[in-house]
Amino acid sequence: MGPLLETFTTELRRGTLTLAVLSQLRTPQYGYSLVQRLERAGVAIEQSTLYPLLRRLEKQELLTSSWDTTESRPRKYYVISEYGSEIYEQLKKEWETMTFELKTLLKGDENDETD
Amino acid sequence: MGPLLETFTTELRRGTLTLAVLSQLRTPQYGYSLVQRLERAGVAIEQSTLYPLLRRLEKQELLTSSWDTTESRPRKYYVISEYGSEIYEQLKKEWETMTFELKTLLKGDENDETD
DNA sequence: TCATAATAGTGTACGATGCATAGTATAAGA
DNA sequence: TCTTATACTATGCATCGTACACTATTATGA
Repeated sequence: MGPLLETFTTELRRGTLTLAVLSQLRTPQYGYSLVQRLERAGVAIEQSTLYPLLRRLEKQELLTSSWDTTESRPRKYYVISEYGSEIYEQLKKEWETMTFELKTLLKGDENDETD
Repeated sequence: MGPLLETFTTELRRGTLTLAVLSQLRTPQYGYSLVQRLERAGVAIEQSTLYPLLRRLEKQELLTSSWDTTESRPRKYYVISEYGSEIYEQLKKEWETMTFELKTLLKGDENDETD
């Protein structure tokens, strides 16, 4: 993939990562596990992207977190809040609308309509 | 729409605007007309977003432009280049892959799978 | 005629995010 | 013991979307 296409793709992914993360936090997850969970689902995310994202979402009160020190090593578990669920549902709708409109637009480029 | 949701939505739209614009430039269009054309298609875009985007895409050689001074007032027409078409097709594929994966992920959040 | 709106574009500055990079620290495996 | 995997924090950069300010012409209407 060329460097230009890579930049465009990065910009495309922007924002969708929030959606992806929120979708996985109905059950508590810690950062490192989320990376791999999403990876398995085909959504690659860097640690350097995910950790700040989680902290941001907590600050915005969409997530709550708690340290678990009983396991082999300390893990910070995140789970979606009630408020987070509301935002998530609305954002999900926005995304669905967007993809529908864009799909229509991209389909249109195959015909020769000059207005 | 709350200010938080608005921010998320803006970030979601990011990158897709490039795709939307490229899809419309098989025939020459000028900025102002593009805004309205996209608006009619359900994709709102600010002038302050579109004009810089067009200049950026031209600088990256995905578009070429030419001034038309014969009409009622000067208009800068943009059209997609060969290179731009290639990038567009690839980006379109990326987008389709992404939306498919995300759709799967978002569907999954309705079940209770704990890994 | 004069004010206003619509048209068409440029330029600057700011906020948000994704990522590269670097660093800390523990556990597990060869 | 050395390396790798795990788990997280912190800093800084590049990109993009938008607000805002600005210029300038054409069209409309009181």
